[in-house]
Amino acid sequence: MSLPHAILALLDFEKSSGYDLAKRFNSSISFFWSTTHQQVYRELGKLTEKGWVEFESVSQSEKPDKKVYHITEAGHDALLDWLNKPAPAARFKEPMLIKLFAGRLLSREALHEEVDAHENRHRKTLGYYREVEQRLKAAPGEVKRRYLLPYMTMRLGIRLEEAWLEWIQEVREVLNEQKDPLQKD
Amino acid sequence: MSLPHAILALLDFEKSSGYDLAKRFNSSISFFWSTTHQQVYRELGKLTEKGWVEFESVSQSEKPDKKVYHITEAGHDALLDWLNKPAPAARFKEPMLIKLFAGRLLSREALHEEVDAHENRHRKTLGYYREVEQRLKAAPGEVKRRYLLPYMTMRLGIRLEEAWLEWIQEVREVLNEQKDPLQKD
DNA sequence: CAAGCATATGCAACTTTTTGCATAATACAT
DNA sequence: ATGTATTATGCAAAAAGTTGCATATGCTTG
Repeated sequence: MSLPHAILALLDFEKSSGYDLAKRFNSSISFFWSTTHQQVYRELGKLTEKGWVEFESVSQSEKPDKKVYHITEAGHDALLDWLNKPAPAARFKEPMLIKLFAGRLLSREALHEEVDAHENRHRKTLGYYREVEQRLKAAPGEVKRRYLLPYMTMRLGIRLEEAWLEWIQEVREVLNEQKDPLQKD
Repeated sequence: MSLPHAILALLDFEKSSGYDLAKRFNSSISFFWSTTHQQVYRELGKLTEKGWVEFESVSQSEKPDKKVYHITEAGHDALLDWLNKPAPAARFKEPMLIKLFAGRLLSREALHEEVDAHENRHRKTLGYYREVEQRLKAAPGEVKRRYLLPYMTMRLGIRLEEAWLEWIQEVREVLNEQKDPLQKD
């Protein structure tokens, strides 16, 4: 189970509210951990009970009040314990590929639609990552040093998105019968 | 929920036993859908109740008996319905990247160990995909035509694994301070 | 002949994730 | 005024996934 540790890792980096955590999980971090705000709030409750995080209520004049969570020493220790064990293997689930796998049951148009929708999704994500990357590159050296490893995780996100987009081109060529990768040429 | 449809998609392609399905889900297909044999058996029970699949018991002389499942017409229709809706977005979870994200809390040795373990994992997977690819390329034209789209899903697997391995090299250079990708050069 | 491995199936308990709903403050547009 | 969007929090039920256990056949290896 990694969600609580993902939260601890984010909080260890920078304290934040449940709402902000949920946003962080659905921005540059989303490709390696995605979740919902409901889950974040529930998990923050459990972590508070365990004494791994604490919060202070902060009233804001222009927005509803919020609870800003920070990691405790016990939480930091728990995170270290977890970090010192080998990471469990990821399990992938990609519904779109089920569709392509069974794609011979669909019309070429339907397949193209699905491929197009996916291309948009991945282009958008890649564009966002590249924006974040540019912002980081323009940041002061201190920030860059601090964010080097988090940045490296996003580098993987960028590479994977690029691989997806290249693959989508290949699929399109195959669907258009311009290419048959299983034949000699 | 996509597991039942993943099973239907596999069965629509080729009838098989629960055991074989579980194996298929953990071989070349694993990168787009992974699951456990327990889940497969449970799901096959549900699909049988719904009348989407049926099975015949087959006794084997050298192995325990097995139930060979095949998709029914109703199952085929249900699969088509599902295929005609846009595929839900995948949600990624990669525990290893949490470790790297919080990597400044770990020793360089610990990080290298984790990276090495991951490299082995991905190299092995890539090697396996390439083997399957070679076998497919050597198959009769009929088989190649039939397996073109399933093969394309594996092509993504190959591309993603390659992207991982390239990224791992980059991480290694960063850990060794041979490279700082956020600096101008 | 015992131990381990591959084949083959499955239940039960538990944990995790998702989905639907609910509330409330403020801002901004129609 | 009314609707919509953003910020901010959360409960509850249902669905999905994981883990531990259990059983049985038959083959191979020591």
